[in-house]
Amino acid sequence: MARDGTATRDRILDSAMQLVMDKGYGGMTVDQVIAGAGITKGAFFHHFKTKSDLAQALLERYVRLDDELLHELVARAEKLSHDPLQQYLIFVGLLEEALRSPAESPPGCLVASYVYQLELFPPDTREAVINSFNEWRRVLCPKLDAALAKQKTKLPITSEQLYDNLMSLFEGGVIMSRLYRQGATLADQVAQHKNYVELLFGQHD
Amino acid sequence: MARDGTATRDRILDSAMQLVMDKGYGGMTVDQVIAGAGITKGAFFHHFKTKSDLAQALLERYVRLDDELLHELVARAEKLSHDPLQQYLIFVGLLEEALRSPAESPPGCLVASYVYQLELFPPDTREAVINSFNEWRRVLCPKLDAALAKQKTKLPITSEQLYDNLMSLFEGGVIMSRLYRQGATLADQVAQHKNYVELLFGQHD
DNA sequence: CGAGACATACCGACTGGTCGGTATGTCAAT
DNA sequence: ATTGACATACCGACCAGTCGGTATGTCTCG
Repeated sequence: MARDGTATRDRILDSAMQLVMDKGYGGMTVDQVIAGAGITKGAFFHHFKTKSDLAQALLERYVRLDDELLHELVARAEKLSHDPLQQYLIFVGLLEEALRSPAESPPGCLVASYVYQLELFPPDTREAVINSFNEWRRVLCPKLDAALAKQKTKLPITSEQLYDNLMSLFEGGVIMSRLYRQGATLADQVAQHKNYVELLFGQHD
Repeated sequence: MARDGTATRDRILDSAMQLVMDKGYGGMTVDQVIAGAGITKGAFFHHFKTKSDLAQALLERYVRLDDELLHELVARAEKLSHDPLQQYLIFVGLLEEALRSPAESPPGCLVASYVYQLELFPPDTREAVINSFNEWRRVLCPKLDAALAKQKTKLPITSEQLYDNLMSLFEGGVIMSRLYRQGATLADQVAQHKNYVELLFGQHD
């Protein structure tokens, strides 16, 4: 191997990430990407065969970091309690904490952005996005199922609906946070999901 | 006036609406719009000065229909009860009902789509989007404030946070519904917001 | 050790096609 | 006859992607 190109590749991905968040994939040009990364067209097409190849790489990196965060928070929650409901509530609390910290990346979910432009991508992109959601589902629903089996809730509910509730609040919270430019809104909504689950399980009577 | 062009104008808007939902504004070309509307370039630029003029008209129409739905549902809810909390809960129930009906348009919120491409639009587009959200806030928060003044909730909460909860669940629910292609997810999440408010106000003890 | 063969990283001018937008004309209804 | 509602032909800018070439590193073998 010759010179190490990973730094350049990362800078391309960073530049593209910001542009996709601000303009969408269809509204972003590769000239803008290379300008943001401070490189040239030759370098870009050395690292990515096509623009849509970049889109796929961007999604892969995003999903990978997302999964890492998920598993890290779950592992921490599992160490803090053995009860599945408490593990779930602690996990949501840790997620809220992570979103509240100012160091966290500016609000914006690549997956949500792609969902509103799915026709620009090949069909397997949709599947990759679904798989990304399903990973969270695979990890979290068993906790909720265990809690539901152990205790009756105040209202009839399924683990899938509660999972969808968390995901909806997250994605919707991102939109609100982006629009109003205050990240606290997102963290507040994740906190309210915790409230909701606690109330359902009668933790505040 | 010569021939009536409003039908053509509406067909352009309809075609553009579908394209924006599938590809985003930046990923949509006016050639695609005119192909979908079955007209020519001359007709398009007769009705809209520029592509971004179309974007603005699209947003205006969307917000207008959105506001009409809001006020219709609120008026119906106000006729069904005099208690502010009940009015709010009935309103959310009517909204759920409207979203559950199959006649309702396929899931997709133009406002959310714009939020993920704000840099493609002039700054006043963001303000128009914010105003759209604030109209719902202006109508719904007083109901919640009246309810909060009358009765203590099980957990501390503000009307703004509850309003954000409804909006987040709506926008996030749209994303989930779009991705999984089942509209029930969206209606389910609106229903869960109702659950949450009811639990907060101790309606299930 | 050193030279040269080779692979990867990167550059920037160039290309074919598509983009948003315009110029000009025709037709229908008043 | 005039005006608004379209259609057709066309333009320059910009788009994604290509290509010939250079710079810089590693590996091999004498």
